[in-house]
Amino acid sequence: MPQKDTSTAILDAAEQLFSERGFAETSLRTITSRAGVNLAAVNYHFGSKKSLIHAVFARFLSPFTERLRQELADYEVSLERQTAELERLLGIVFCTAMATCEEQPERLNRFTRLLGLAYTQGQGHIKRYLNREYGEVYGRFSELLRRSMPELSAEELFWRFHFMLGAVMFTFSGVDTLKAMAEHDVGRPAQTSDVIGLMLPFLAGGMQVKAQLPVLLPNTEKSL
Amino acid sequence: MPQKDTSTAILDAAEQLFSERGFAETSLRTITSRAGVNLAAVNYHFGSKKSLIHAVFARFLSPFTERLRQELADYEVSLERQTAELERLLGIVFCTAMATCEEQPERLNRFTRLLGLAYTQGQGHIKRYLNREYGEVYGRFSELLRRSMPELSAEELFWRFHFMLGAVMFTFSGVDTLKAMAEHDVGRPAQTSDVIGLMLPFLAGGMQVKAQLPVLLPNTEKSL
DNA sequence: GGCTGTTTTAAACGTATGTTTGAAAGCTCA
DNA sequence: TGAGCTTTCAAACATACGTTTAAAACAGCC
Repeated sequence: MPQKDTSTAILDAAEQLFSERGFAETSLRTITSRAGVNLAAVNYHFGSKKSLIHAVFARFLSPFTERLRQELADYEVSLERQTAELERLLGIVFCTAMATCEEQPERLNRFTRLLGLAYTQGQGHIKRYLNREYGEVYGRFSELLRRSMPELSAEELFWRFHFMLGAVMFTFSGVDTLKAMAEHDVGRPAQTSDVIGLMLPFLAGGMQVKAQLPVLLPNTEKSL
Repeated sequence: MPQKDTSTAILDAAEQLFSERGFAETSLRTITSRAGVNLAAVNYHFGSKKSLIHAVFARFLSPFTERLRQELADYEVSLERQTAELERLLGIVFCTAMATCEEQPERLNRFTRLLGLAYTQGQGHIKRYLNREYGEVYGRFSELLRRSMPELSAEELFWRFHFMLGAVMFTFSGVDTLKAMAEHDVGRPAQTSDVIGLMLPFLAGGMQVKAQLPVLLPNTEKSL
């Protein structure tokens, strides 16, 4: 059980640096010097770099999943009164995430980026840790998602769910860069809640679209 | 100018290993031993690890963008006869990508994954290289995309475009894992073209959805 | 104040990385 | 064949990493 000050300083620095550069690209020396603590402090307080990574995830995910578990339970009982609705379900997840770090909104970006890195970057132990620790809530959510779209086949639902996941992860992974680009291109600065507001219709639209047979052109020569 | 055999052996090994583990996590020793060549061969033929990474991208992207440039030009003249259509435009990109590696379909997965890594993983030099080398085609495409959705505001288009990019990148980044999961969950094996067939309607649906004011719950306490 | 357990510190350790070197091997062409 | 160039190879280099160590500094408590 780590002491307060040094541990949180390390966690803060690690969270930010990992989200900026990735796990392998961030050295313990960079973390500890940013945190203003001794190099050995990481191994003393957390045991190893792996455990530090896990701790960074746990610091956000544990409060988040605890809240989410409750919100999903409330949502579930509300389903007895009203019909399931995709956008409400997605809204719950976003709102819970935002509420979990409401005093520090930029943590949401950092965090989704970390999750995206955990998925795309190698580091198999992170995926294993996340699944072991938070797999249950994840399962609860995807079951509710399935119920909110009963007309979709299991296959379609599976893939669309991951398309959605990708849009969310990728966007938040680069949301700072993207915000800057948006401000440059479009001229208007964007807030995270604005981005979510734009993303929700996109996701719901994609998830709920009627599955027409796509006209995927079989002749690759001109593809006109 | 690298020699044929050794260079391509290195490129093959590097492409596969980078896409599996990421750039920082893959050492030159792993690459060269997989390729069956001497460690020093990378520095001899490519100069440095950075340049090797660039070369890996170039080997796929140069033929791809060359084809795409042509396809987009054809599409552009066809616009004088018929109206712009989002799904056709997206289909062109996918088909061009598939056609570029038609003798080795799994390269498409590897490649989108590499692009995703380049975006999300640090390694700023990769982004700079890609932008410098292939920024022009990218600009051409996004201009055509804009024209295919004239009713969308610049802001909405910008963000939806990146939502779309995310869905594509993320899905193909983990497409092998996802295919396995899909086969396990759904029971039916999936081909890359199937996934694209499922993705196109999702993307088009999300891009074209009417932008209703989303009911983003302002009270975070219960979010019901 | 002095003892006990905890935390911090500077230094070192072992390992792995990207890169360089200089000699050996292979190749081309007269 | 042998000179001149390109390519391979084993070995070494310098650097960076995660981790360990043992002593120093600190904390709370009798």
